[in-house]
Amino acid sequence: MSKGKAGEGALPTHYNPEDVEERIYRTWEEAGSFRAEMDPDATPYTIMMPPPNVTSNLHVGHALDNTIQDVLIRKHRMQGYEALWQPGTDHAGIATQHVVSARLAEERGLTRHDLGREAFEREIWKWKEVYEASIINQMRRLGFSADWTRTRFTMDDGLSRAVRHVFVNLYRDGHIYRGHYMINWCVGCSTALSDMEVEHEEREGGLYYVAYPVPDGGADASITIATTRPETILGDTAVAVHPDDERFSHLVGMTAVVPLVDRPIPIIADEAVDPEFGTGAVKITPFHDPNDFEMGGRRELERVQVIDEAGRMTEAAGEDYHGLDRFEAREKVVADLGELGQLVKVEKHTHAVGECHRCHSVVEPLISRQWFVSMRELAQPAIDVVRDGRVTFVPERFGRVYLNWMDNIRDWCISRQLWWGHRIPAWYCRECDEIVVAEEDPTECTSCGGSLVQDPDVLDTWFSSALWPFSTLGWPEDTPEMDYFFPTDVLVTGWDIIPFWVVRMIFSSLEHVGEAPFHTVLIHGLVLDPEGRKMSKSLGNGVDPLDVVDKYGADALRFSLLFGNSPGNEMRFFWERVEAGRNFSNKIWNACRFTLMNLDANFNPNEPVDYRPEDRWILGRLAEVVAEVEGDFGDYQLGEVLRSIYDFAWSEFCDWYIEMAKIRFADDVPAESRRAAHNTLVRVLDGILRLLHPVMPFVTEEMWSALPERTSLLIDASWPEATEYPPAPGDLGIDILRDVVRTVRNLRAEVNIPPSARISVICAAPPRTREVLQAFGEQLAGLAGIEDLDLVDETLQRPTQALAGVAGDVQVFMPLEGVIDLPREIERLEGRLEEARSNLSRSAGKLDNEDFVNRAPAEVVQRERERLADLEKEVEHLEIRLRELGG
RNA sequence: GGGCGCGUAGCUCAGUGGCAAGAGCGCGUGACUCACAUUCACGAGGUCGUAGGUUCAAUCCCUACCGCGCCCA
Repeated sequence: MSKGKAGEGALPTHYNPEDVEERIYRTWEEAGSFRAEMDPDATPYTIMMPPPNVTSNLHVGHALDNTIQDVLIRKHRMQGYEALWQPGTDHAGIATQHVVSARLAEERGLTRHDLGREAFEREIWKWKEVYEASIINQMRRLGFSADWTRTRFTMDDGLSRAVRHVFVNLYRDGHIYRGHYMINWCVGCSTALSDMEVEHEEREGGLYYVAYPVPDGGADASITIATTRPETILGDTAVAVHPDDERFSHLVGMTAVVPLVDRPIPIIADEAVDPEFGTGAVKITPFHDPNDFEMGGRRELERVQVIDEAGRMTEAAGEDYHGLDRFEAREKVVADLGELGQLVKVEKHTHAVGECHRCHSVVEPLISRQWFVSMRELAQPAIDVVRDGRVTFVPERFGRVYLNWMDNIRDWCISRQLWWGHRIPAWYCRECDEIVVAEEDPTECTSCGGSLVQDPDVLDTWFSSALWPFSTLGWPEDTPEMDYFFPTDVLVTGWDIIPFWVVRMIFSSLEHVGEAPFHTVLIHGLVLDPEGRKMSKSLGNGVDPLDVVDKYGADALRFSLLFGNSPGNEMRFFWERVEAGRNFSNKIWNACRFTLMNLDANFNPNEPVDYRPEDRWILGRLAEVVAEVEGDFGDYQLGEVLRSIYDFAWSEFCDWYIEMAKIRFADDVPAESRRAAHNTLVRVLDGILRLLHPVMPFVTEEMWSALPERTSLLIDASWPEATEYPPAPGDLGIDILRDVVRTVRNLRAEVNIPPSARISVICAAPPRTREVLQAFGEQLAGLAGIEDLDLVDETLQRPTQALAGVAGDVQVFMPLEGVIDLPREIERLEGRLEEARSNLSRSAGKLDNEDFVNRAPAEVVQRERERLADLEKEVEHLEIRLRELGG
């Protein structure tokens, strides 16, 4: 616990996030700081939160995604923008139906069919309420400043109306069609999937060579094909070869007979056949293979379905196979072919197998009647908008990924055979063939007046997510929110859902609202486990963000997710980095604590003061840091933003400025100097807290309110600008001071002199430098532990019994009567000399190069000249010293 | 096969056409120095994957190669 002494006030020696986070979050909410109003005098800044699935709680990937958003929102809010962070959740059709079904089975031994559609939907709504609340609670614990009063859910009434409106418009304009096409069928989930929802996994399998008799070619004639899926032989309706393949040209046009089912099928020639694959002849199964489906369409081949939606063989597969599971059927077909003597050989073969990304069962390509969005016309504007820069990806390379994906886009299968989701607004007439597609539920067939039945299916979840940037703002109603906040500014998301979501938001927004939904897409990588693996439930390597918050605080977690991260790159989660964040919180806490402890009771931040050089130095540095941070924000380099603040706060402000300021709190120091130090401390801390607030909102808000004369909240404070601070005028001598201090500390460490031991130091320097050191005498003594400082002329006789070092044009001597190990000291100095000489020759070499002097920028050449001069001096001093020591 | 990336200190990663390349963690030495041992001081540690090219100057740009990863087909 606190070992603090009396008089330190109420602040404990360590920052304890538990004590402040909940209280501060409540303060923000009660102050309405997260609320986005529609102030006509302000400029809006809008971010749509990618709605997390109500399937389950958030993981650290969400924490990263939303931390980035919160940082952007808080920063812009402080800059005076009317910042809207629009939160909400997604119903996640398949995933949520899955988890609820699983729980139903586990807890009550029921299937969804036992419950029936309505009761099952009610179960999912219950689940949704629980998880939505839990997710929002998680986000609050992480400090996220979204406008919770505007929280939306993809199946809210308003958003559902948007879905219907869009569906009807697309249908009316011919972008939506219904028909029998090849789709990916998930046997496990019993639904169609879009291409995006299929993951391709390399698997070891067999390549089966099967001979099909060709009776027209003679009694023993046959054609041998190769296939990875022998069970689909039963559904073959052609054999195809490449038109130029002379090995088979004599057979083209003849009829082959499918083994086992004795179906006569044509042997055709088609450009699509790869003559290099297998024997060069392939079987064609239009019903169960996407490529064969296309060829079947071109050639008007018969389609025979041999595998049904449950993954079982159909009646058309023949009596011997009917009812078998597709994998059992494969084995039996192979065995039977072997018995028949039609199986020529089997080779080992690795090929990509499509798996359902939800349940990982092998996806069955088959023809099914589904609803599709025709992408050709919709894609073009979405391509243009990225090509011409109306939408920019950060980092840029993801723009190329996006375009590459768009160039290969295919029609989007949007119907799902699920119960959880937006019901397709299409009704079929029981009397005639009419399909009624309407926003309002129709009561009778618009054609014949017959009774209607609604399509039982629901829409792909992404169909509603695609509308998120405007459906959340009330569209298709003409709302003030749409006018004010749309289009939004930045979309923050992981690269893995560019095709699922980003693409679809962009084309949807262009088609329905007529504008891109945002101008910038900021892409981040995934958060991986420490070994670099994806976090997953099955590996059990996931990290619960609340665990991290409980142990180290929200600020530490947020720090850990941004520190050292750069846009688009993956990042591993390390507890060590969380600790670093916790330590940084504590550092900030203690810097404030130090300041508060030393502040005079009557301190007035507005009172003018007469700054000392170190005050001007740190304020000037702060101005530079503010400018750097602004630049890095402009490039969305949040890792760099944090690093700049971190380095400044820790390595400059705490390590140097505060240490220097301490000297001015001694009793004998003039009050004016102390006042200037107080003023500077408070001013710099104020700047650091404001800069750091977007990343570490809690500790900064807590300390801000403790600073003198704070009546408002940091969250509502103004963002720092470089012009607030006086730029450092020229050379203040701080560099010399720091150089000399470091040199002395170096020498002390050489001979293990503890910090508590005061020492004597002699500095030999030219007059101007001596003046500087004179002015910093107290600081120098304090920082280097010097009791007795002697500033002498360069030419003076120097003691032999002393350690020597060089700091710029200062020669530093540490007299150590009787302790000096002369040979060792000589060796040490020779080492330094060697290094200095090598740097010297490199620098001289550069300057000897006429091309360098003539062609490099004057500034660079000038810097090199100064450097050369420094090195020359250093070499000279070291040489003199070595001569003095007889080395 | 097409596309994108990565290879920088023991580990994980930043970074830049030009000052002597950085951080966190780890490691070594010393210190309970009155804000903080969740700390402080000092230090060791890198031919910035390999080979060429462009340039006055390359870790950074270009080409090839080697190794690794991802996406799409």
